[in-house]
Amino acid sequence: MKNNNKIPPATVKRLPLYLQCLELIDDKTIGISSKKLAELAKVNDAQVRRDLSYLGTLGTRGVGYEVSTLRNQLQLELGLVEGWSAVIVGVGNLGSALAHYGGFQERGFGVVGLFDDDPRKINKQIAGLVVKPISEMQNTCEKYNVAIGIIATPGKVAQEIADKLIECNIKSILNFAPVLLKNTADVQIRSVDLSQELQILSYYLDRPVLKAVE
Amino acid sequence: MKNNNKIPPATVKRLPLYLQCLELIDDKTIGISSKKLAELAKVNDAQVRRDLSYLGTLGTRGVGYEVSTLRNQLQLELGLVEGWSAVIVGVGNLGSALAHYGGFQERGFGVVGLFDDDPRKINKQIAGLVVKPISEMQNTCEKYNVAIGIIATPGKVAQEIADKLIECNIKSILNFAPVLLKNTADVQIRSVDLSQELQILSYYLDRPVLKAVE
DNA sequence: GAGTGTGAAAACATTCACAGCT
DNA sequence: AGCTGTGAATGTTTTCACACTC
Repeated sequence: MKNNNKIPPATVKRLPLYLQCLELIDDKTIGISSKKLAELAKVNDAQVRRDLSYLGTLGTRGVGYEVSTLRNQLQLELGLVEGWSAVIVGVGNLGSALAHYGGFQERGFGVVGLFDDDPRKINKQIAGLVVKPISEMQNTCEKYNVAIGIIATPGKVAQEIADKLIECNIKSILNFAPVLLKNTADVQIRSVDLSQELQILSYYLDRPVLKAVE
Repeated sequence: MKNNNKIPPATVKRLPLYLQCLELIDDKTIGISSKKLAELAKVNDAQVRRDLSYLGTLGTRGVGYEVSTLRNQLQLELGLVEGWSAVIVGVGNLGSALAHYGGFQERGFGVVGLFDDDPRKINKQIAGLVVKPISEMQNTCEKYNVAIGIIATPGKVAQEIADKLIECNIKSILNFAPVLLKNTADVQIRSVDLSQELQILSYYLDRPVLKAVE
């Protein structure tokens, strides 16, 4: 065992995956082996054991892992137990999709505010929340001690929104706008660019072999 | 020079990023150095040079890279010149967001079909396309020789849709449903799970100084 | 002088293979 | 016998540092 609390980034990326796999498992299943979990997550079984070993000594030799322990430990390590609050800025189609996305609430993220500056959207109700103007964001963030800001605006205003979120004392930003945000020292920024994902896929599409430039 | 046409995955993931950076650049700027590009993309400058060197010898020593050459070469390498066709399955909020997303058409991906089995959505017009029942997918895919299928359905039906897409002879799938799709040998699958992204962020919430993943 | 292209080193990540526990 | 936890081996990615070109 090693628990010196420093989990490699590559492992952190897989922890939510393991958690997802465990959630699929029949509730009466009590134990699981690294081999079985690896199969569900589509990774190598040594990988699973190594990854889990960073969380402490969770398994029992000769037996396997207890599903509930594993689940708890993963949630704990990922900070899903604290129950972070989030706000979504921009309630176009993507923002609405995110607001409706049940997965968030289930996994410990409470969406406590939706913001947009389009007058046609303000006061609309979406997924049980009322859309408010961005000027009210600061208020909400203070009131609920919001840790996460989700940006689903057009690219043009994304940086401006990011700056405002940082002023609101937010700790992390999940950005869906197709721009690179300036990153400040103490705010974690993660970007998901839908069109970049497609471009990566595109590379792997077979196509007539490119001529080598000798 | 080396052009043996085998680009490491880590590099492929950064190519769309470089392309995005170049698109931001003033049209009259004719040359760019690895240092400048690295700054825009927020990576190390040696990384930029190494990555670009996989595409061939594109720069000029002592001078830098020509923006237009670089852009062309990146587009070529990523297969964005061929103009792949895509279909979107599931036109809830997320599917609509994707259909409206201008970035796709701009970058060589033509969305040629929207499909859904909800009778309330069929025949609706979204982003200039009419939503059709999934039974018509095969037709459209054949007609336009569609290479990419985008899944934006609820998780429950995602696997079923994936199977149908594969039957339609599609070559790649971009999956937004929060499930792990069975992967077949000859179809590339890329998944984006919105709630997993949040969970990764969450891990870094506690610990202010850790480096972001990816 | 400025800036690329690339060997070589360093850092990081995955996988093998097996000792050791149940 | 079965399965974990982990050294050691292997593979991949990043970074350094410098010869080389303009």
